[in-house]
Amino acid sequence: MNEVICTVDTVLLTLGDDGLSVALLKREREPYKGVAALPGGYIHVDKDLDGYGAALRVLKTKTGIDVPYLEQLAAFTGAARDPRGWSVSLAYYALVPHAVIAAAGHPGVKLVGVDRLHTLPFDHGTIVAAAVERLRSKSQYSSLPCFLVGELFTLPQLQRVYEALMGEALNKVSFRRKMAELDVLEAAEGQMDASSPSRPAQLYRLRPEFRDRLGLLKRGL
Amino acid sequence: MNEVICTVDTVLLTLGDDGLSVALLKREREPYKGVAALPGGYIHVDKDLDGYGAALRVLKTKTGIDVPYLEQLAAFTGAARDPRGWSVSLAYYALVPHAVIAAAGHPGVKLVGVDRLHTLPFDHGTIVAAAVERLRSKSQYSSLPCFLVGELFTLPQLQRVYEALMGEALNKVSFRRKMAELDVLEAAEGQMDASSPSRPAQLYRLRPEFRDRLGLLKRGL
DNA sequence: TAAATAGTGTCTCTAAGACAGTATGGA
DNA sequence: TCCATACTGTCTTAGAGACACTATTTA
Repeated sequence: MNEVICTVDTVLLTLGDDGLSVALLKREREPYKGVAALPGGYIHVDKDLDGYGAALRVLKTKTGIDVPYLEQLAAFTGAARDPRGWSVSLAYYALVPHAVIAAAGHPGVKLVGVDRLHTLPFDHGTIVAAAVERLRSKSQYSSLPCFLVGELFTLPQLQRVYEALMGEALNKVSFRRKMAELDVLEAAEGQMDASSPSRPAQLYRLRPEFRDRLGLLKRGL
Repeated sequence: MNEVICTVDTVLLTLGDDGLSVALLKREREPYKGVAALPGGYIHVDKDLDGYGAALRVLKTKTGIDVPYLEQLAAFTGAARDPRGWSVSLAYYALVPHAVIAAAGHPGVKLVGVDRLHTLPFDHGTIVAAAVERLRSKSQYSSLPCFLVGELFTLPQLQRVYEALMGEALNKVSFRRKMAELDVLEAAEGQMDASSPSRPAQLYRLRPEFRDRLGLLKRGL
């Protein structure tokens, strides 16, 4: 009566050379062995406290990364999505700076621009599309994109991240007003970005109470 | 390795005398036999096409209602939420006019105001809270609350529904401007609400292309 | 001092709310 | 004719974008 296959799939997003990109791994087992797909795996009822913990474990095991932001996306369910039978995929999406993926240096991880994706196995294409839509939607009114940059960043850098996500140029004055009123950033006193051949920009960081809050809040939910 | 209990729980919301209310049923089986809880049940892999279909079936079977709006809320998961073991609850929420529940006349269904809820079994309290938050959040920028009124309604009636959901008075001119620009309503030509002792109000209905669209769109997702 | 980009002051324009007026039914 | 409520025209006010100006570094 209850022969349901229960798995976790993760959409690890970052901002690379091809714009917003997703991490794919070649599948080690059937079905679709050898095909690039989302990092995923079975729930381990003995090890995982809940779906959130399972997603953290899958990401850590398969990509070597402790993600700073992880949120449940949705459950993808049904008889048709997996040839093995009626299945539930608990889908989570994570945001991470590009440098963190490079630093982890996991061999099999391949980054593909979300606009360059070809067909993926199962309904992974649908899952990625839903994650991208969610991220873009939340980016309009939140500080989510901060998790795509490193710990220290300038406002012009952050604005370019928002613009890459939204796919349109943003007004500089409005962007800075919005950031000021969100009130989630703090200036790194005395630290400037001197890497440019022009006026250095003030460096900022996420205020500590927001650095993990967003991800942790979702655990209960 | 994969002993996961997989169920569906539904949050059926309506606008009753106590404001926004949720439908509860006394549980017929252990655990928590006889305790009021959300309508739910196991996935039937032989009958249900997917989680959405399972939620529709549960609502039809246990409350007698074909809901006009149903959307996935989230998956609630973990080792601790159900005494039977590691479980996944696919949670869906539905909106329905009060009259439809009365017409269905299912004996066991009890409506409780969401602000009057006492503790519920499992994590059903958390699930209801998440559904209410989602509905309130979506009500700010969408026509979702239209599914809480009957087929024909006046703008003043609809405004009172929005106000009951948001818990605050709304500006009449702004409300009507917003509805006009959402462009999801159509006037029922020549039909007025004559039940008041003052000037009758124009009756409106959801435009046909929106009557089911919202619910259906979510099937793929 | 010129070039380049960071950062800010201010004007304009759009959209939301306030208010008051007109419209239309019943008593 | 009066009352109650539906509906609408318009003024005011708050927020978003445009623009231009100042600031600070390297070459």
